[in-house]
Amino acid sequence: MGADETGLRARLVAAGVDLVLREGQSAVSLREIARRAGVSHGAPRRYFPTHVDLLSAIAREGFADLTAQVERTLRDVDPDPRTRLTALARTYLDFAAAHRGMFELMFRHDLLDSGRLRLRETSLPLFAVLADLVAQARRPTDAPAAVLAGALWANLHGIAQLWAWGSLPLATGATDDDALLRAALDAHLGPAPA
Amino acid sequence: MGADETGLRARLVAAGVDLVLREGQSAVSLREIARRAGVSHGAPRRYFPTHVDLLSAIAREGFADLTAQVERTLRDVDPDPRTRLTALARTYLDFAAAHRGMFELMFRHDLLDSGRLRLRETSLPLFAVLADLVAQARRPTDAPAAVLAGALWANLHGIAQLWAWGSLPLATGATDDDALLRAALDAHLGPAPA
DNA sequence: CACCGGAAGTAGACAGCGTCTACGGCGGCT
DNA sequence: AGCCGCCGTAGACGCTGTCTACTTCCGGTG
Repeated sequence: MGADETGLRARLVAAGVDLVLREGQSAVSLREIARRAGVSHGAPRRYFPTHVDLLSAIAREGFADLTAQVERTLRDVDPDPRTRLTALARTYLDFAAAHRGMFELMFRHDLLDSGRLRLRETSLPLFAVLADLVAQARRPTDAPAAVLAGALWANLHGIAQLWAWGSLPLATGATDDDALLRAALDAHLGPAPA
Repeated sequence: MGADETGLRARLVAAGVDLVLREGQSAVSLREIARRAGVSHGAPRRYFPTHVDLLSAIAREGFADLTAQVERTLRDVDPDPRTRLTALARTYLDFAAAHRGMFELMFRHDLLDSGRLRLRETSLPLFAVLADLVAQARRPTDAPAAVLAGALWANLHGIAQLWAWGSLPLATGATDDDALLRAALDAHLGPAPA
């Protein structure tokens, strides 16, 4: 679990994560990361050939963090799939709001190399958790489980994105995202049980 | 309608639109736009104090184009609100796929100044069209119209985004976005009529 | 007609960026 | 002892956005 790994590679990623959380995606330059890690601007190149490689490693950390957070939440939630999906969705939105810069980076596919560094492999488990819960909560007349899960994920993601951008508050007049979240869950999974 | 406006301001925006459509968001630098417009790199500053101002003007064009495309589509569609919403949604997804670079730019709030240049005012009419149709299609037990419209928009937007990123095809195994679109519409508006 | 003033675009400078390359230093192996 | 290879340094290059000083030109006034 080398979280306190002392190698330069790990220090660079840690500095990048810290930076993106604090200052947002646009602050995460190679040179700034190197500065914060206390090395010269050329040093990162030894471990990350390009900027994209370093950003991908940082985003990977973000996906891992989000996944961990979801799993932690789910540990304390009772087994009813609908309840668990609600908790998962709430955690997703909270993550996006709390770590806005990281969330942005995670879905900036133009900045990331999703092929190398197994970035996709880090985000898929989360979807698998969601897909599994959706499969349990699915009603017979619903769309196939994979499609239903995809549509629900897209809805969550869209709410997170547009909410952060300020478009949804403006367009709907809402002051928090809870109504939207409930609407999305009700829509895809059927009305909430009492 | 000053599409062939000859003023430098308009030429810069036109060059930027062309560039973002052709090469994507990352290619839209001030200097490159100036080059394509045949002026020096300092010239844009006269009309757009910062890069953000120019990008915002370009994105504005994108919102206007999307809105126009939706309105054109809706002209030929029969008055049933559900049918019209389907057409609107299809147009939204097609636009995102066909003008990927522009679509990206339009929702890169970190690159845009949504306050000045009335950027928001350009995107709101589209939401109003959607909200109006949703209000007509809404069933009595559904969420309030504004919330329902917001949730549906978020779903559309999430599908467009995640599909373009390649996540949804990968996660769901789907090869086109039609199933997802239908799932989203069915979820929010009830099963499609025969 | 002469003049002047402001608007419009030019051109050069600056700091910052990502990338590339040549170089120093140090540890471990033979 | 000597050498090789890894790691990090340092400087250069071309690109970016921004700022500022300058020319050029056109319209209105004396």
